[in-house]
Amino acid sequence: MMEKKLGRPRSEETRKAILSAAYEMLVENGFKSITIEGISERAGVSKATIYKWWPNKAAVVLDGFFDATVSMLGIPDTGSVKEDLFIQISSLASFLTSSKGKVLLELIAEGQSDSNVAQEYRNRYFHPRRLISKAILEKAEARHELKKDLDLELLIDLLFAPLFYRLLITGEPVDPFFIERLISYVLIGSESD
Amino acid sequence: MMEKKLGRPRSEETRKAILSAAYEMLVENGFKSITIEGISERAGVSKATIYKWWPNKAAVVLDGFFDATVSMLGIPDTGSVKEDLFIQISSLASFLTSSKGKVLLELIAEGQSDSNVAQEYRNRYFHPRRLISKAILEKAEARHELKKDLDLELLIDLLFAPLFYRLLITGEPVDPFFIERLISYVLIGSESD
DNA sequence: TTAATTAATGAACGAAGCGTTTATTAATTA
DNA sequence: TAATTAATAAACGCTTCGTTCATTAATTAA
Repeated sequence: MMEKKLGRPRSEETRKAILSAAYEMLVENGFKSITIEGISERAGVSKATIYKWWPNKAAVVLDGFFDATVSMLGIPDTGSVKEDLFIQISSLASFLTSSKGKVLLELIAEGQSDSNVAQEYRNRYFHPRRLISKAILEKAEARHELKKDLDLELLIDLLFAPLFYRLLITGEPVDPFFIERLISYVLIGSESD
Repeated sequence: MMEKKLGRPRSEETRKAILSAAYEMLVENGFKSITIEGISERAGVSKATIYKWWPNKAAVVLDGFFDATVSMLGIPDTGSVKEDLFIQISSLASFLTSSKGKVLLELIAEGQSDSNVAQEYRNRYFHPRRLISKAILEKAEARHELKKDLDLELLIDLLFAPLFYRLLITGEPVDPFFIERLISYVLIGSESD
């Protein structure tokens, strides 16, 4: 089956040029600075072409972002919950504090007034990562490093929320020292005796 | 010696009309929907007047918001940390989930690309409230309900961050049941023996 | 009273960006 | 070669931006 479609095929080159341009502009000057006309200029592509394939600015930018940030997402497994969590949280923190990660914070901001954007970053970014955290904690439970019947969802919120709270709201630093204290404090009540 | 200023005095009525219009539009349709021209129409005021007194949209809107949300900020003191915290956190949560509170989330969003906005809500909203939380915890320490030498700043982050994490990012509910579990989990490691 | 000073107004401006449309050319399959 | 779809450049009307200008209003100082 897989019949070839009729007519001139969509140019993959053009698609990539648009997404790259969007992403580069995003990293360089932030979400707010982006315009469709700017993307079209930088990509060397007609504005009409962009509007043909994406409904609005947010949609292009999201695709540009996720296209550029395909990461491996391995599950750390050192044998120690604290170490595993430290690895996962630290790598998230250094991403979020990098210029590329700043973009994610801007997308979260955008999500406050655009529910499509919010749904996208939940599905494409947060959900997969949350599953990893859960896997880490479940393994720790299995080897009796943690108590049974913990509320893992709450635990995960407690581990990650403070990062975003600091980055989005208070502006306090998110450094390895903070992460270390965070993890050990959160796990105090959950470690087995 | 408080000399009267020369020339026609600024109209207090006009100022109020502008701030009310901005705030009402903010609650009704959100930050994104606001335009200076819209405010000027609704307030029955010239656009030039607004630009004379405020540098941009964000500045007007922030003033409108904080002008409208002057609240008392009493320090709860029931004799129980958990209850005190429950009172403070619950009232924050019901504010944040109300249509008026939604505005604060939008301002936080705006703060991601406008550091003036971020500074304003830190100083005018978060900082005062954080002092209350600290007072609650210090009182509890004083009456030996909590351990000595706790990292109160971390504790406060752990108590409040999950609310914002859910509201800004995951979209999970923030109800009394969640708050109850949150508080008791966070305090497990901190209660005195 | 009148002069000086500052506020507020309404109207207009050029610049941008929005999202759409139109006519034309390009690339592909039938 | 005909049918079909993609991409382009150019233009459109619309909205908002932030600013400017000339005029009128309200106040204090001389």
